[in-house]
Formats: sequence, structure tokens, C-alpha cells
Amino acid sequence: MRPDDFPEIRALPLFRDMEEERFHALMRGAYVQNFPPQVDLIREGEPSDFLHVLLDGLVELFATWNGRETLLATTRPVTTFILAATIRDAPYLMAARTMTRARIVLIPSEDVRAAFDADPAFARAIVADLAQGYRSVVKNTKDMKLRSSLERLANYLLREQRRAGGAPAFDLPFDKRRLASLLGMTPENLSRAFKSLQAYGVATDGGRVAIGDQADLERFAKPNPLIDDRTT
Amino acid sequence: MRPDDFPEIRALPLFRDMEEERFHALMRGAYVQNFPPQVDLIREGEPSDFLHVLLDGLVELFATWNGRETLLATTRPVTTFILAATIRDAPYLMAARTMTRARIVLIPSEDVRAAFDADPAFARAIVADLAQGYRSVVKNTKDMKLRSSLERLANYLLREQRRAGGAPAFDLPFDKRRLASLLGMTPENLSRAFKSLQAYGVATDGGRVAIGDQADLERFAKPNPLIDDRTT
DNA sequence: GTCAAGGATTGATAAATGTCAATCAAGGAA
DNA sequence: TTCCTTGATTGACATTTATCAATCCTTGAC
Repeated sequence: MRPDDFPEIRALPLFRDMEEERFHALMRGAYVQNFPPQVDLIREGEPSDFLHVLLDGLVELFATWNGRETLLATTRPVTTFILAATIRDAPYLMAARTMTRARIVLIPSEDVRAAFDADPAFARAIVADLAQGYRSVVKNTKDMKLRSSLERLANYLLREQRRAGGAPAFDLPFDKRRLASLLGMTPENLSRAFKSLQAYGVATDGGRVAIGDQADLERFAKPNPLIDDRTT
Repeated sequence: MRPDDFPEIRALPLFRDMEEERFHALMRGAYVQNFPPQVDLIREGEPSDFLHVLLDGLVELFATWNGRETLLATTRPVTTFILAATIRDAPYLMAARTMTRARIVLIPSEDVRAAFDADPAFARAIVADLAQGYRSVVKNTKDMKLRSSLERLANYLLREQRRAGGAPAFDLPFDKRRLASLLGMTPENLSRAFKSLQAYGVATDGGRVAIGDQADLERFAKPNPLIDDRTT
């Protein structure tokens, strides 16, 4: 792949401060692929041969056990995913599948580790990324262990609203079946949870959500930056 | 603190490969403290001023929200904790409290970050530690989302047995109230779960657990390295 | 030894959540 | 357009888990 093909990669926090030559070397070994929707990119337990960078489209990260499946996260452009497995040279803990058509850069894990060893700026960026990812998963664990499914939904909606710039109405980023799995509940339970939140001014129309009275919903949801602020 | 006082710190993966001079500088700013049981070491939301290294005793890491509390992890010697907050220079996401008398080294976070910038070997070790911690939390999330409380207990017992060297009987490392919280259930539910596992050869006598037929318990628990192997 | 305190267990009951089945609604293909 | 597929919703019911209260048991202080 030509190093200057995708300036948005270079602009990512992870690559922004790399030495120019290093970045070029890394990109020379990388390649871009286009995938249709519903394609398995990664399976749990496989060796982590590539660091993935999502340029376009949506990807879901999920895990399975004993015939059950749960959605752990979704990624939107431009983000890397499964960095920890790449760094540890350990098997993937999650599977990844495209939700839409997607354009993805694949960087050989070996090259990433080599660049890490050679470029202090890159090393710093990787650590920042990992520490942030770590904290993000811890927040998610607190969400799961300390809150009921109704409380999780309420706080999820407040987070999404924030992401949408604080507007009173916004679209869910994917279907409700996936949202239910992400929040650790069944679609039926989610459907009933939405109905319960009507009492706090939440209205839905398909995938569109309107929050009538944010303060009222917050009184119920009790959002907390140490759980719900997914940026620090 | 005198740098050579505690060779077990130097032996930790995190510090093992540091340059000698760097390690000494780091230790000069550090100090050791002894704490009685049940002492709050860290509160959620506080700035992360120190990286902690547990030399002796047991420490619990927990989180609270809306009057509820949940145990997220316990640490045993010799381990560091809350590395991610130190690296990010962000507030603690968990609180920490001694469970027993404990001896702890406190290293100013600023010094850790300086050492990280100056010593590539230390940087590598930090990344390895973070990536491992990250993966460990992901495994825990899978455990929580994919398994019932009974299945979580069964797999927990198999992990503890493994840690005890595979012996058929071993002691729980702390009381059942804490174990229940760690597994995300109430003490009453845990008590009943232990009773249910009698059908699979699990016997308890206070804090002592005996696994009569490991293969039988495994048939029920279906342990999976991508969830239960907490070392890779 | 006795006693007090806290954890563990048990029983009864309630609440939360999941399952199954049926129906409904929306969107894409022809 | 019409049909068909898939996701969403609803109702009835089962299961899991929590709550509350009582009792039991262990352990440590005296």
C-alpha cells in the first residue's frame, strides 16, 4: 500500500506522532481490503496476524461460548481494533464481523511490534490507546455489574444523545437486536425497557429516539463520569 | 526508599528489564507503607498520584454506584495495581481497600511516566502489562455476559483449583460474601449455587472446597481458555 | 469457658429477566 | 405494486436472581 494513500490513518492518535520513515515502512507492508456486509473478519482464538484499521463502514466485535453469542462493542471509522492481541501476540479474544460494506487496512502484527520497539513516539501512542481501552472495558464492567438492564439502557441513551451533540432526538447506530445484546439483555426485554422509559419522557419511532426531558431521564439514570464518560 | 530494599519489586516483570539507574531513580522517590486491615487506600474519582505495588497482604478493588458496591478484583503479592490510571494520568476508576494487614510501595505516578518516556525496556513492560490487564478484563466481561451465575461459580472453582496446583481440595482466598460480589451475585444466591454444584461433585466445608470429579464438573462448566485462562 | 458479632445458610416471597409463540411492521426484490 | 424476509413487539409463562427475615455457625474478646 502507498503510504500517503490514506491521510486519515496518519491522522489517527496512534500513528500521528510516528517518525515519517517508520510510518512509511509500516504502510508498505499493509494493504486495504473491501468487504461486503456480514463477513467474518476475525474468529475467536485465531492468532492475531493483523492489526485492523477501519476506514469506512461499521464492524461489530462479539464473543461466543457454549452456543451463545454476545456483542461486546462496535467500531466506527476511523479506529483500530484488537490492538491488545497484536501487542501480546496472543489469540483474538473477540470475533469481528462487518455490519455494512467496509474498507479496512490490515497491518501485519509483526510490523506493528517492530515499529513499537523502534519508535518511542509510537510506543507512547500504543500505551495511551491500550490504557484508554482498558479503562473503557472497566467502565463497561461497572455498568454491567452495578446497574439493572433498565438503568443501562437509560444511561446508554444519554451517552448516545451526548455523542449526537446533545440534540433531543437521534438515531440508534444499529438495530435493536444488536443493542439488546450489547446491553446484555434479550430483544424482548429491551422492547419492554423502552416502554418503561416512556415514563421518563423517552419516545421511540423505529430506530429514532427522542428524549423529551433530559433532566428527568438523568434523575432516573444517574449517569456517572466514572462509568459513562467513555473518552477519558 | 533504598532501591535494593525489596528485590521482589525488581523481580516483577514490570521492572525486571529496566536500566539499573532508572530503577534506582524510580525507587528513590517511592516509599513503603504498612496498613492495617479494612483501610481505604484509594477512592474512585481521585487523581492517580501513585502507582501501588502490593508486597504483602491482600487488597480488594471495588466500585460503587448509587449506593451499590461490587468487587471487581483482588490482588495478591507481588502485583502492581491501577497502572492504567497512572499512565493516562486520569482519575481512579476503582477504589482499593486492604483486606488484611498489607505492605505497599507507593511510586509517584509522575516518576512512572517519566521513566516510561526515558526507558524503552520499561515502556515495553508497561505495554505488556496493560495489554494483559486489558485482555483479562475482556475475559471477565465474556464470563459475565455469556454465563449464568452457576456457570460462573463452576468455572471460578476450576480456575482456583488450577491455581492451587490442580489439587482436588483448596481454600477459597476470601470469604463467600466477597466471592459472591466478585461473581456478580448475592451471598444467598452463592450459597444456593454451591448446593446446586453438589450434583457435580463439589463439596464445601466452610472456606474449603473439594472437587470430587473434575471431569464431571468440567462437563457442566465447559471452561474455555479464551475466558478462563487468565495468564495469556 | 461464655458471650457477642458477623458471616453463612435456609425458607418464603418478590422482582427481574429470559423463553416461546404469535403477530405486526418495515424495507427490499422482483 | 406485491410478496417475502427480517426485525420488532406483545402476551403468557418459566427461570433466574434478589430481597427479607430468621436461624445457625464460627470465631474472637474477655
